[in-house]
Amino acid sequence: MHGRANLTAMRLMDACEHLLCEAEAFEDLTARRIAIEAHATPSAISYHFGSQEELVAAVAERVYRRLNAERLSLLRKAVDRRAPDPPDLDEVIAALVGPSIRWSLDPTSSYPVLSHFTSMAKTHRERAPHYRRIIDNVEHHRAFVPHLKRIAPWLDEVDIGWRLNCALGIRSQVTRSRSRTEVLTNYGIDLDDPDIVIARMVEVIAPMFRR
Amino acid sequence: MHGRANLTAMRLMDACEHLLCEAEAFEDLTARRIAIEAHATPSAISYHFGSQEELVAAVAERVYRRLNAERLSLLRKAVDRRAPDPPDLDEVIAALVGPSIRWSLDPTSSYPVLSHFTSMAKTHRERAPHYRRIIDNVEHHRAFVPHLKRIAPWLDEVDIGWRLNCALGIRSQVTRSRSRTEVLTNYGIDLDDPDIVIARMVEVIAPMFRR
DNA sequence: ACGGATTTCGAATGCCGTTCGAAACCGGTT
DNA sequence: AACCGGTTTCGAACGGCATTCGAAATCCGT
Repeated sequence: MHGRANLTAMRLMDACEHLLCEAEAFEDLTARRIAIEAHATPSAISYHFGSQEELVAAVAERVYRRLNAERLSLLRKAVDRRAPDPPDLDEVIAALVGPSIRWSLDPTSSYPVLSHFTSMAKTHRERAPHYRRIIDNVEHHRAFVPHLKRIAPWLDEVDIGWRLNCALGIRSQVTRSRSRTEVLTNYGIDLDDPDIVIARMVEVIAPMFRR
Repeated sequence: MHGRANLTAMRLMDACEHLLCEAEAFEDLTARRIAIEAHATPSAISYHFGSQEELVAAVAERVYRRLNAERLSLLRKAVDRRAPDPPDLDEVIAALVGPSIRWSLDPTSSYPVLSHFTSMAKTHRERAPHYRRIIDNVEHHRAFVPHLKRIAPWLDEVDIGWRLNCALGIRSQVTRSRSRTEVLTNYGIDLDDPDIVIARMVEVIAPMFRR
């Protein structure tokens, strides 16, 4: 029944994830290549997932879940460390942007899946609101709001959401437009060291939440 | 001799720009459609530009030039208004991000060309460094550095470049991930009013350049 | 061992961008 | 006016792509 708990469906997802990480261009990902790597045929993709796009979406959602779990785990750690006092602002920001930064610098991570996917969502037809569901899923970001509100009680929730959104924009710029970042900073920052990059981001984001 | 000053070459660029603005998905742009709208044939694209990708790149470069001219014009205005004193920080930031914001909200502008192009550059093969040349062209951003340095002399050029880069990331997030911004801010900001959005961005970016 | 549902397969379809040789067109020279 | 080399346009291919679909094959409860 077109199940995706199937064995070959799993193999297709694994193959797709692997190819998306290896391939440096999205066009390198073809149904035939996925099928070969999964020891299946292209039609298996249509059968199990409906289309290649939906397969990619399923893979991206899986990777997203892992990343978000890491984010929320770091947030929880930051909160617990200071409870019942408000958590440390720098630590909360690091929990928000840290995993993305680390993943994007770790060649063994599946981060390329996410950057390929977000650009694919724009490339492909809007008839797939399936995509927006994944991309616009901000529940895990919402989890940061109450804690930031404790840190900066003079900001209302709109202010905090806005600053959260800006922080995510900075994150995207650094992870996705690396060469631009390099040139603008005159190669003066070691963008390969996640700790340095995260510290730089905290340095810029933290003031948004101070008076 | 494969000239792009040709009449039909111009018509191809215009058709491509128009289609890129209308089409909400990048895949809606096909060589055949461009050709029809330009009263030409698909092979004319290959003949005049080498490939469809290069045609899109040429169009994007043209649009970029217009946007950057507007940015630099606003910067000059901000500088002249206060000369010989340093320009107003808020005005400089508005010059940096304002045109993008206004264009992205103006349905008659060609801003969609740019968002389609940047995502296409990631989608397509890296064998086209032609793309990076356009995207990573940050000279016009560099023009902001000396003026920001006068405003915040305690920052070195790396600091300023980094903050500039962060500001651009915030800009991209707002123009390109609108629905995400909406949800995170609980629909509490009127994202259709460029003045409000720009003011919000200034509110967040300006503190980066204060002590 | 059977039989209905599920899964796999392979050929066929229609679109895509690009190539290529032939036709058309152009402006300057006889 | 006829010619001609260089430039541009065209239309018919080509290979590759995702997807569809009917027929095989496989699976599993009986």
